[in-house]
Amino acid sequence: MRWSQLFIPTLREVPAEAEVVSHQLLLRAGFIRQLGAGIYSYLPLARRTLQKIERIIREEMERIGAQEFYLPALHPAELWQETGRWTEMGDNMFRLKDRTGRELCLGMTHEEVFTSIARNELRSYRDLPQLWYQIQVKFRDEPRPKAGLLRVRQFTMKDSYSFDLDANGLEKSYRLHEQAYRRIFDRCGLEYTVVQAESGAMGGSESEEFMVRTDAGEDMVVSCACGYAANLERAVSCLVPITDDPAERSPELVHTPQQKTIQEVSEFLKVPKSRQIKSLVYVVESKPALILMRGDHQLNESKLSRAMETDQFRPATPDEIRDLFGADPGSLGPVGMQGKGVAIIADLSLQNRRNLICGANRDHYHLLNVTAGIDFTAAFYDLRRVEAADPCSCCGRPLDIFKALEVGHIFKLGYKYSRSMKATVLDPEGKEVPIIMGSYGIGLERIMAAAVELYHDEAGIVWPRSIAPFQVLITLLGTQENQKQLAKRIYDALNQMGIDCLLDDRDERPGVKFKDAELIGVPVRVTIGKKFEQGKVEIFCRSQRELREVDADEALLEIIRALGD
RNA sequence: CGGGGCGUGGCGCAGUUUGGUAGCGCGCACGGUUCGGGACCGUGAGGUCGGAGGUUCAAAUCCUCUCGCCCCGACCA
Repeated sequence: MRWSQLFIPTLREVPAEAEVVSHQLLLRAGFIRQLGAGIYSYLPLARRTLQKIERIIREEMERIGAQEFYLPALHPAELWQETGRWTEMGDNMFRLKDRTGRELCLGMTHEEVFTSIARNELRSYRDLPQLWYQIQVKFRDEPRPKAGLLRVRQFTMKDSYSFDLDANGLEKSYRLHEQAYRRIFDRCGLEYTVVQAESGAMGGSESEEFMVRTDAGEDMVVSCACGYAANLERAVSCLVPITDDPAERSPELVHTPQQKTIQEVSEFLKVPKSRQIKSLVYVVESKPALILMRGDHQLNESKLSRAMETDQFRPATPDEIRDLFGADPGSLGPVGMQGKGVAIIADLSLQNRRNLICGANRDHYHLLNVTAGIDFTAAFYDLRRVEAADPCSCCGRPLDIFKALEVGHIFKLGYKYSRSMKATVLDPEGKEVPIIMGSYGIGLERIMAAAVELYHDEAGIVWPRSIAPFQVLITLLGTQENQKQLAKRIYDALNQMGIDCLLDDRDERPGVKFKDAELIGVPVRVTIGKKFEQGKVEIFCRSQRELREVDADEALLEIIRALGD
């Protein structure tokens, strides 16, 4: 393509609203424009990059035998009511009514629609397995869209769904997807980590996320050199053992005036935080619960959710706490709370601990010598948030925690949708059994944005070759006829070889062409200019920022070689 | 939803405290000189200052309401 005929509105300055690098560069390089909060238009360069991503995805999905569909984005409410997600999705779902008042929504994901096809058409175990996918627009009314393309309200997703007879089949479909995803992200040039994840509102058991490490991301990933990696929401770690005073003592009231926080009590009583009990009060499905953590630990609410088997909970208000405990936060504890209608649950780190310190449920007082299992009882769960440098539960080495962006997610759904929507087949014995399902998603624009986050410099974007909008840019500086002819020859030859090539034939000064070239990030640039008089052209590799002078006759060969580097 | 910030030509901003009828840089158009790292000179176009209402002789500026966008938090398949 000729630059003079392409719409590439580059910007010299960074638009004020762009904070993260990928947003700034994609705007400046003329890939995207914003239409509203979390709503973006994709201009020709972005289309080219996204189409390359799509193509890679299609090839890899076909490779595992998946079949492409194209389903509606507009869904009748009844479908979502069947699975309960019409309510469950809450305000995150865009809802609308048609002219007759019928309720509809814009699809956030397509389990319901794909399952509705499956239940109507799949009759026999002989029809299984099926791997179905599509590349579709999704709508989510995010409470807070942000960071350019990283969190938006309309985006493109490759979503696929597997339908199997049994758990073994699901395992197979799931692993096929894992492999396909690895190949997709490898081919897109991304560095990523596969982490154990929560399945959240998708339902289901096993789930892994494909994460790209970047500070622009919103997730926290815990990882270890041994290969262990998990989303912070479900990460586990070991604890350095603590030896308590073994003596058998009874709780002892101690005056702790104005000492409320763990820190204050620790200093006041000269006792380490790890020997205190942190008491948190939550309201879980409208019933009060006392949650006990070690003094120096943080509660992980995802783990609480799993332990309580509900996501309906919130911290109690100060008034509620006073009514229940007769004291304010800062002086709370489990002793004497048995049988008062307050559920007591505790983190595993408190199990078998002796002679600890907790609030006395009386303002300005704490209790010494509180022993788990004797002075209070509790249901124990893993509720602790992993901290950086905790020992890895697999190998004991210190864990690393970093921010990351989720670009893909695979789930074993199990029977959640097939049961609620009655998608069944007859098994070999002629018995009707529900289909077991998996679902798998990749965010296309996120791949594009993640690549920019990962690969850029002060001058602009440095695209991985596989998803660059063009692979080669011919920067024509000279105005002489023979230079133009050379440019044209190279351009035609590359096109004939199927190499995407952009010819900068604009009537612009060299400086402008060079700056724009680096901004849009094309991997290989050929400059035809003043060196041409000595029969030379220049080849510039964007990633290494390396300039090579080569004979004009060899230009084509050298370009191909540069692409291979 | 809570907290904070910002809306002034296409982009980046000043002007708002102290009301007096809108300015700078970039970009854009035309002419000329330039032409290897975002050129220079000259001329010019382009803004009901997010919107509505109010105060005032007079509002970008003060007051009320409202809309939009960004950031932090809450939330997040």
